[in-house]
Formats: sequence, C-alpha cells, structure tokens
Amino acid sequence: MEKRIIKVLVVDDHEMVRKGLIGYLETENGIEVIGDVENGLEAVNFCKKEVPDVILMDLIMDNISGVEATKKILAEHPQIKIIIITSYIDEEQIFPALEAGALSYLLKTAKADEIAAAIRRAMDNESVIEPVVAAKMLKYMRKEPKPHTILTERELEVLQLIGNGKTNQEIADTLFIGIKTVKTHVSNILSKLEVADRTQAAIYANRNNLV
Amino acid sequence: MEKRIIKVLVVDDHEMVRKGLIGYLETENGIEVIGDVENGLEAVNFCKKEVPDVILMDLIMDNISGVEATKKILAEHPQIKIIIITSYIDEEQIFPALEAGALSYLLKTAKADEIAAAIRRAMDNESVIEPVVAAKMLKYMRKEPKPHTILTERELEVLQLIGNGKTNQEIADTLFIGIKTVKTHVSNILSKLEVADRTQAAIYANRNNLV
DNA sequence: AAAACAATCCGTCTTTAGACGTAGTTACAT
DNA sequence: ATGTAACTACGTCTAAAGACGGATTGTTTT
Repeated sequence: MEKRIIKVLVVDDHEMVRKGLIGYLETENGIEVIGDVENGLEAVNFCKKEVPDVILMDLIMDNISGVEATKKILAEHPQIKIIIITSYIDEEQIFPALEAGALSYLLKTAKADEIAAAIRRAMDNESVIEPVVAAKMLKYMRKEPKPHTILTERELEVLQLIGNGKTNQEIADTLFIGIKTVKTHVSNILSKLEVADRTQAAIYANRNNLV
Repeated sequence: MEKRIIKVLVVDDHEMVRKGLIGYLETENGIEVIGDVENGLEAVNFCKKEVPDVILMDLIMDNISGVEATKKILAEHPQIKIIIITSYIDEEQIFPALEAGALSYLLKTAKADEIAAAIRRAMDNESVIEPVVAAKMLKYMRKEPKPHTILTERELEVLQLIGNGKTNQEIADTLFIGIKTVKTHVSNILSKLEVADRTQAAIYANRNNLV
C-alpha cells in the first residue's frame, strides 16, 4: 500500500525553532513541511489556503495562543492532526491543549526521530505523550477536586479579597455587606478549606492562583 | 585587515535548538560552528580540548546551569566570549548570568542576523542586550533593594513561618522563644515590609518565594 | 570607649479575628 | 408547595494579633 507524503505545518514564534524543526523533518522520508508560520493567527489563515495533514504547534505565541489556534483550526478542519510541541510542562497548559483537541504533546527536548514518529503516528490517530507529561496528566486527573471548588461564588469573592490581604472591614466595604456577614463567610471558608485562620486561607488563595 | 574565522560552540539541551542555530550560522560568512554540546558540563570539557572564540549558551540545562558553566569556562579561558541565548526573561536569571561574565544576553526569539551580529560584535567585546532584557536590567538596578533584605536573620525566619500560616504561639514553639518575642519580631517585620498585618506578610512571603 | 544593632523578654492596652447560635430573604429544585 | 442552599445579618464571647514602651545582653562598627 502506497504511503502518502505527510504534509506538515510548523507553528512557532521562534524562527530558530522553526528552522530547526524544518531541518530535522526534511531529512525524513514521507514527511514534507509545506509551510511555517510564527503565530496562531497565521496558522489559522494558512489552513484556509492549504490544508496540512499535521501541525506542529507551540503553545506560547504572540497574538492567539496555541490552544486558541488549535480550537479554531479544528473547528474548520477536524481532520488535521495537531501536535503540541512546547518547552515547559505547565500543568495548567497541558489540559487545555488536549481538551482543545491536540493529539500529541511533545517537549522541545524531543529528538528528531521522536518528532517524526509522532507525526507518523498522528496519521493513524495515535497520540504521543511525553512520559513526563503523562505523569503530570495522571497526577492532574487523580487528584481530588480542589477544596475551593466547593465554595459558593460569594465565598470565593471573599477568599480572593483575603488572598489580597484585605481585612474583614475592607471586605465588607468592598462588597457592600456588613462585617458580620463577612465574618460568617470567612468562617465558612475556613472550615471548607480546612484551614485554621485567614492567613492560611490567604496562602491557599495565592498558591492556588486564585488571586 | 584579514578577518579570522570566528569559531563558535553551541550549548543547549534542546537538540532542535542546536540544529536550528547551526543551520543559521553555517550560512554566515566568517562564522564556523566547531561543535555543539547539550549541557554545561560538556561545554566545560569541550573547551579543555578545543577553544572556541564564542559560545552560544542556554541557561537552563540538565547538570550544571549556564551560569555555572559560564563561570567555570571563563575561569580557564577568560578570552572566550559567552553569549547567553535563552527563552524567557527571568529577572532572577539575567543578573547572575551577566555577573558570571556573559557578554551578551539574547532571546531565542532573535532572528538569525541578530545572532550573527552579536557574535561578530562579541569579538570586539561589544555587548548585545535585547531591548526587553535591557529594560528589565534597568528596572532591576533602579529598584531599591527588596524590603525583606533589610530584615534580620531572625526576622526572616519568623516571616517564613508566617508565610506558612503559623500562629505566633506556633512560631514561639518552633524557635524556642517566648510569644512576646515573636510579637516583637512580627511587629518589626510588618513595619519593615510596610504591610498592615500578618496576612499581608504571609502573602508577601509567598509571592516573593521566601517559602 | 561609645554607639548602633540584634535578639531576647515583659507588661498593658486596643483592635481584629473567629466560633457559635439564630434568623430573614431569595431562588431553585423536587 | 416544600425543602434546600445561598446570602445576608445580629449578638455574644474568647482568643489572637498588634501597637507601644521599657529593658537586658552580646556583638559589631565607629
């Protein structure tokens, strides 16, 4: 059975990385880089003119992020296989990217043959996830829902203000409610988060990027 | 006056980046990449056998960091020009790198001709600092020392405990001092950091990576 | 030697925080 | 319609926090 040449688009805001990837891939049989663009918007536009089979996409780019670009492109061309290839393993990035429909998640530390392998596997709808990323995913999925998800909206507001160092009186003034009410909310927050006092709640808020 | 060929060593843990850089540079006249290694240790060893004129060095690498490698290499070969070329602008990285003796500080978003220009300038001992990095440097130098640097050791200890949500009593127990003493320290910390209460101090400690 | 700083401690006083109980209002789901 | 949850609010009480002043000891700087 004859194998089609796999058409690849490279999306990365670092010219150096693009050229590096292209240099790699052009030595691979059956893979052809049909274009390289430097941001998500250009990637979306590129696909309107010419449809690649696979897109190697960075996540952090100037105008629209790799996640956004992935969503837009897949909305128009669901058959395109998108491989995220990025530098760092930010837990907050992995899931949005995969939820957006990315097939694989590679790191820029990947070797040439790993990338080529991921591209070929993509054509069979097989995902290639870096082991270290996979580990994060598991951890992400395993972990019980964060305590603060059980907070009511109002409580979350109060927690955020605590996380910015506000006193009960300041919170009351900010939210136009009585200080007694604030105290009630604070008490509920403390027990829900299972922390002892507002200081620990503030630390919680900060460490969980709630502020 | 005849120009010597500039011998360049590329140090980066991303094979892709190395190949990309090499691809760039080999199209430049008067520049020759004499080697590429993937971490600081290998860079140090490389220089023991063959001495490049210029080193393009990443900062974040596996064994020894770019900063460490820079120090070691310059200790043995002070004439080598080291150009840092990295991805992100972490304020905490710029200064150590330049203090270690790096001549230039580029970002990986740099274009091929910028990198080549930086290499040529390096031979004349001229620094090339990305404008955005330069801005950070100015900000870094301008800004008064961080408030917590004026804390005494003991106060810093107390602040760290506050940053972990400890109460005065717990701090007293941990440090084997009286709660009154803790209160004195806390009061001094609050006034030095110019914050209103322990909650804000805890937030400060967390946001400034003191915990 | 004198001055400045660091770390320790004490007491007093005021304010803030937090627990606990009670309760009225909406809004939404059963 | 009835129940449940969220948001609001008040009062009381205790504990914790923090300001302020004063004080001792040892170290470092001048």
